[in-house]
Amino acid sequence: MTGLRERKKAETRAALGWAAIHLTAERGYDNVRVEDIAEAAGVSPRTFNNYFSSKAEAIASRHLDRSLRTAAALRERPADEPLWEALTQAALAQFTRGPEVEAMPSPAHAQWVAGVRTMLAEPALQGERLRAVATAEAELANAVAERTGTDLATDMYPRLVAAAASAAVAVAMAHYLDSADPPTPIEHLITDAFAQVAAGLPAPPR
Amino acid sequence: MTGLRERKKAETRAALGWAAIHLTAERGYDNVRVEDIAEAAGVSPRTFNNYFSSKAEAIASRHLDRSLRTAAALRERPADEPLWEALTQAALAQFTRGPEVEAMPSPAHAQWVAGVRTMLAEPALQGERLRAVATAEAELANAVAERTGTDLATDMYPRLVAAAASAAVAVAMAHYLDSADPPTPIEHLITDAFAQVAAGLPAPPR
DNA sequence: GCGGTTAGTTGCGTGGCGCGCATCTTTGCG
DNA sequence: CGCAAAGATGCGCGCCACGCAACTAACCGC
Repeated sequence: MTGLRERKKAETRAALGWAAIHLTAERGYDNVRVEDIAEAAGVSPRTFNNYFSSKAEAIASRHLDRSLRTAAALRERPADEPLWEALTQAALAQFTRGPEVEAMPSPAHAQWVAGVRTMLAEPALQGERLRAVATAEAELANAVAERTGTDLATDMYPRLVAAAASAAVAVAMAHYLDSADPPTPIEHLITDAFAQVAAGLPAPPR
Repeated sequence: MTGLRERKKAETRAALGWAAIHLTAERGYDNVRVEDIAEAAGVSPRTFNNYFSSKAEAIASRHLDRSLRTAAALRERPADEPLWEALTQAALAQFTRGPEVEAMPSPAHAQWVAGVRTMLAEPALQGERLRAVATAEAELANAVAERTGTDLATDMYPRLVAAAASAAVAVAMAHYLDSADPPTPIEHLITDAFAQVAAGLPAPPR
């Protein structure tokens, strides 16, 4: 059961995370003080650090939540589905756009994208983002171990699979961001990346 | 030609990096102030930030340097060697132990290993370490693109290969650190990891 | 060698951050 | 209703990253 207590906590966390991202994309990383984020979330500055141990962590928090969902998604896939097929689908499931962004008016949307781009370029954030990915990867490795009946402690296999899958997603995203317009649909890139990895990345593909 | 200027700079950088690691492994991350590191390297605290933009970055600097060498090593491999063979060898080449550590007396060595372990567990450092890996990965992708005649801008292939290789090394290291004694030799783990990745990580290996 | 040029070092000052601690408020539960 | 536990807040401290303005040392053409 979800007590009022738990729910409020989750809400505050979400509010802080969203405020952190929103303000950063808008003004740039170091024009945002922790104080601003706390205020935007309607909470005291001191409380901010009860939820996140740094500004960067707050900004990366949504990325973390999203990445973690991949592991959950994998567990939902039918057990008889081939592993790499299931992984691909689990990864794809994370790329449905959120409602806050979807509901944005078009001009604002363009600025938003630009803001996010500069945000991702911020060195101080990259580390935290990568940490989030690493955490999710560990969780994914667990899911893979369960699904394949391998043992995390003795086999490298589940970790390798999780790492390769993470890498495929990361590369697809990087490629998506790099190749400006017209953008290849991200779903296509992800499917392709997974296929290449599952094929063992044989020397020159063409 | 290497001017005195350049050499001194490199030396200072190395001294700072080494001091940072050494002190941290010895006393723990937050019992080391920037001031201490600077002093140990014989330089003013202010100068520290002319070389590194954070304590964490200084500590990760050697990891970065080492990781970057993988790309260089790949370029040295004979051009007719199969790609994955060359990658494996390039990765293996980075794991010859450094002289500072090799020359350590045995009891000190044990403490050193323990220190490094706790250091790697420090959240504040993981991000920076991952950033270093990411930087090296980009460089490796370049080398792969050159070797295979693919194009970074249009093909995901070189990035995927670089990412998969990085992942293989990372997993091998993680596995090595986890499985305490008796440790499987790291070379063996790396070779194995690369082989699995190059084989496309087919579902359950046994 | 010699003086100007440029790169690098240092001290100082500032704004911000992360967090321990003590206190007050709210929620959960019998 | 009343108590115990969880959380929010205010305060204060030590540290850190970095801009700025001297100062010093290597470099380079002559």
